[in-house]
Amino acid sequence: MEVRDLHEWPATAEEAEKIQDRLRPLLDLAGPGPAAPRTVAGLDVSYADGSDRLVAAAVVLDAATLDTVEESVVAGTATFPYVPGLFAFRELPTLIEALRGLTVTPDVLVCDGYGLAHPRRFGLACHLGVLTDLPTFGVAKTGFVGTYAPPGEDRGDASPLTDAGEVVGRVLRTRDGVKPVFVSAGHRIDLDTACRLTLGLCPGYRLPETTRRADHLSRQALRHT
DNA sequence: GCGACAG
DNA sequence: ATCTTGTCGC
Repeated sequence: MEVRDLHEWPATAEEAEKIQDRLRPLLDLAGPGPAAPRTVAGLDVSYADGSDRLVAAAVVLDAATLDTVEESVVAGTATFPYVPGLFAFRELPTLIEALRGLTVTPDVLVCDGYGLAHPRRFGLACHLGVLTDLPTFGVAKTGFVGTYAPPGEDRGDASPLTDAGEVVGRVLRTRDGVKPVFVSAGHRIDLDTACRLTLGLCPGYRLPETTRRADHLSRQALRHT
């Protein structure tokens, strides 16, 4: 599939922040986004111990059956350090190549991390949304920005994630009695649709099948490399 | 000033 | 992210 080149890769945190500020206006937050997408892609990256080696994976699933439609894996190098708030610059280069390796264009992209729930409202899911112009959202495993009240214990229970007075995401329980996930919109989708899709992708585990399969694929490829 | 801090 | 064994529970 196609992924645009909208900027050079930054060498410093200052440059990276400027890029985020420059791209943020390109976000489409109108929604509602695809209520019943045919395909959904999951993205994830695995890292090697001591080296800078990493592997990015993109897995496309049939949204209705959750069958795997296509997989793409690419080995790369970490060229940017992990900095909270600039996390996208570490994984994006290789993730983009993995997406370009797909012959099909997914209807939605599910990212491992945050979208709008970000200090400058431009997390990984937003960044990927602008570069692909596809609907995107993020599902994170741990907290980052914002405060929230613990959601109810049942699958589907949720509570708003608030930061600086605005709702930037939702803390969603995907399994009864299991630690909730953090869902936030990225591009061309609203929070309700993102949460609805997330639940559909979580029939048996806390994390979406998209994320789980991309994780397994990238991890396995890292060994074989 | 002191933590906290997506992966 | 990654380093790591057993163990409690459905």
